[in-house]
Amino acid sequence: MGYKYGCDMRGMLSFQIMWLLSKKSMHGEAIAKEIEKRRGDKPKAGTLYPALKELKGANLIKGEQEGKTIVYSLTPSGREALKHAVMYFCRSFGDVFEEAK
Amino acid sequence: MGYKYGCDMRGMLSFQIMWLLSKKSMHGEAIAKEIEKRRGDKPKAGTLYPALKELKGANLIKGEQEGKTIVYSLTPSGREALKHAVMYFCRSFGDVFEEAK
DNA sequence: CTTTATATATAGGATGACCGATATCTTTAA
DNA sequence: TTAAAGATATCGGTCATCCTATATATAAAG
Repeated sequence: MGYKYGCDMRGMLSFQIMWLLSKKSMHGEAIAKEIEKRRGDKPKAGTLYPALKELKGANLIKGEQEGKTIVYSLTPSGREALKHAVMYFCRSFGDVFEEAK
Repeated sequence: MGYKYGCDMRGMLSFQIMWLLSKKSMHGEAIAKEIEKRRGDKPKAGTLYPALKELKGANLIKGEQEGKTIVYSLTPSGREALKHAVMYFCRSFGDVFEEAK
């Protein structure tokens, strides 16, 4: 996905999934499309679904069958974890954005 | 390093190293301390030096012995790669910061 | 002189993040 | 009826990122 930038740009997938779900509950394909909008590349099924499975196993998100799709949303403990993760992320990389503006 | 946030927060180490070196040439320990300032945890030698080695192998950074330490700096091609990486990073995660302010 | 701190480095191990390939099921279009 | 598209899912593989442990060399402190 992110190898065209010289240095490796992988990472933060589960963080980004949780961040997107904090804005709006979505099914898997919709999450993939939101990531594509931002990164330019759509995560493949073999990347996305294992990540969703792991977040579900950690009780950070839950999935509910609605019609033919499964709608994912944050659990209360996922919402709490995300708060701390956002703080960590901003503390770690905030100055990159400050300067890029 | 970043497992206390529910979801995994690893990644972007070589990107962050390059970003820091774009501000100022530094030796290894100084880079580690700058990362610690931001992330809260200092990358261990076993994390940092292999990353420096790889960036050097990819000709994105160079290291020059100065006295007792090795001072790292971006190569021209590293500076060019970083430009694109910063754009990718901002496009991918910009809205996280927008909202966090 | 010996301990402690600084700096660089490798080895071995774990895991998330990526891929392509493959599979199933349903819906929609031709 | 059949093909194409949408959605979910697993398997097998690669690699960067993280760790601890170990090692060497120099410099500063006791």
